Amino acid sequence: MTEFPAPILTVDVILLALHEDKLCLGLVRRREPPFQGMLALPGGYVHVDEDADTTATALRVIREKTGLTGLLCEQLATVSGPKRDPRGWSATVVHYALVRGGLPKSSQPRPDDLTWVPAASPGALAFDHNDLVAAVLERFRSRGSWSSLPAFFLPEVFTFTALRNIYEQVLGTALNDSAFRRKIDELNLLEPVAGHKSKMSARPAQLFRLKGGVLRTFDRRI
Amino acid sequence: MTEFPAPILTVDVILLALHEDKLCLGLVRRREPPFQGMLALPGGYVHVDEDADTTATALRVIREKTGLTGLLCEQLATVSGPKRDPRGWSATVVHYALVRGGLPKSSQPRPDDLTWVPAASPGALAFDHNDLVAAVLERFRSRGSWSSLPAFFLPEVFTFTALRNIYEQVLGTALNDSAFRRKIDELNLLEPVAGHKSKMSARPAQLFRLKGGVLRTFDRRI
DNA sequence: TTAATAGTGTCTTTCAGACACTATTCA
DNA sequence: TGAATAGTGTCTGAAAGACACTATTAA
Repeated sequence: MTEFPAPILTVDVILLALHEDKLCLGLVRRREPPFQGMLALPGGYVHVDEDADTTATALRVIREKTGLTGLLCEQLATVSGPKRDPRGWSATVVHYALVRGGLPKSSQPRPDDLTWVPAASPGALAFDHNDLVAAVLERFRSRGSWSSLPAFFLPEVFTFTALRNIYEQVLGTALNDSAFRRKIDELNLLEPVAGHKSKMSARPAQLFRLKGGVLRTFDRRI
Repeated sequence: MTEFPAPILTVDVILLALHEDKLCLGLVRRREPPFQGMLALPGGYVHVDEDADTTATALRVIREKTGLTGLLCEQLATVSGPKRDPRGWSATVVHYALVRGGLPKSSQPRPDDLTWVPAASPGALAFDHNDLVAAVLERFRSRGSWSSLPAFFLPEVFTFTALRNIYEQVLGTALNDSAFRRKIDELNLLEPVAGHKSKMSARPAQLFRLKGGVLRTFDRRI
């Protein structure tokens, strides 16, 4: 078999969490060239002795940097080319990972490793990472219309209004409240949880959780 | 910088064409272990000195094996893991490529390299290639509802009925004729071409081409 | 009782599906 | 003119949006 020069393979992660009702992006500051000092997506090399696939690599990278576990993590795409990395032809498998229940209160193992910025306006990032973030937000808009993906930004138990809010965040549009309730109801997506949640001098709302707790794809649009 | 053992990176292509109104899959027979003698997706290594990215690799592989050019080619996903290839941890960037205008009449440069089988029932393939083919058909069903992708199986100029047929092939369902015309019309997707096409003792149909000739994504479902 | 948010009922509009109807060609 | 396919017009039903209405709590 002929041998070819091997391209470099890495994994990058677009880490997203809800913070004060805004989508935020977890970034690391680069300590070395190229793009030294700039913010970039967290990423790393595949460890061939421990990673079952590139998604496992992505989850390991996030766990090592933040201690966060239990994230919804999926592959976005693979970007590649001769110019992305000065060391040579490289390919990066890009994943996105959703933190459930908002940002932890600075009690995670190594909070200094990570900077959180608004996902909609992250500033200038290293490499082509701005394009990747834009691509994932676009993907979310399409995925959000047809799946329970946005619910994975919420804690395990949430109110109907919180669910509508996160769908609106992800889709970038306002949703009709009664139509949204109708559709979620028909999709049989939620189950009620005993107990109520009160917030700011108003009628407490019913709490729900995702039925089965898993990501589901719909036939009908939200 | 620490060095890690490098995973193997390859590119596989799911090559699809219309043949006698059926979706067909272009496969190669493996000459070496593993899976020697079985049919597999055409694929190869990245040539770091000539490929601009993995999609360029996919198109080069197809061009070398079949002489086909001008295909619509997009990335599907990257599959990876320690067990896929006996030589070690490997990652494969899977693309799909659509041949326009049906299968050429055995006049391509090296037809013997390729075997065409029905995409819906390709038989047992090497590696996890059956899963990949199933994934791409599933992707087409979703992509077909929201884009002009199915039209890229047709020649540059086609009739309305041919367009509906290929959408039905890709989506796997019958479509309402007048609703389909209504939607395509509203999407402003086609432009008429002067001239008519006759077929089997019946009224000739208007010929159309894709406006702009490019893949377009819709907001509304077909 | 008022403010504030949760949740429901229903009218209207929009749009997809069904299907009958007309149009154009060839034999 | 009859067979065959191309293409149109329009009725109907389902589902989305708008929005007024009721419900339940805290102050």
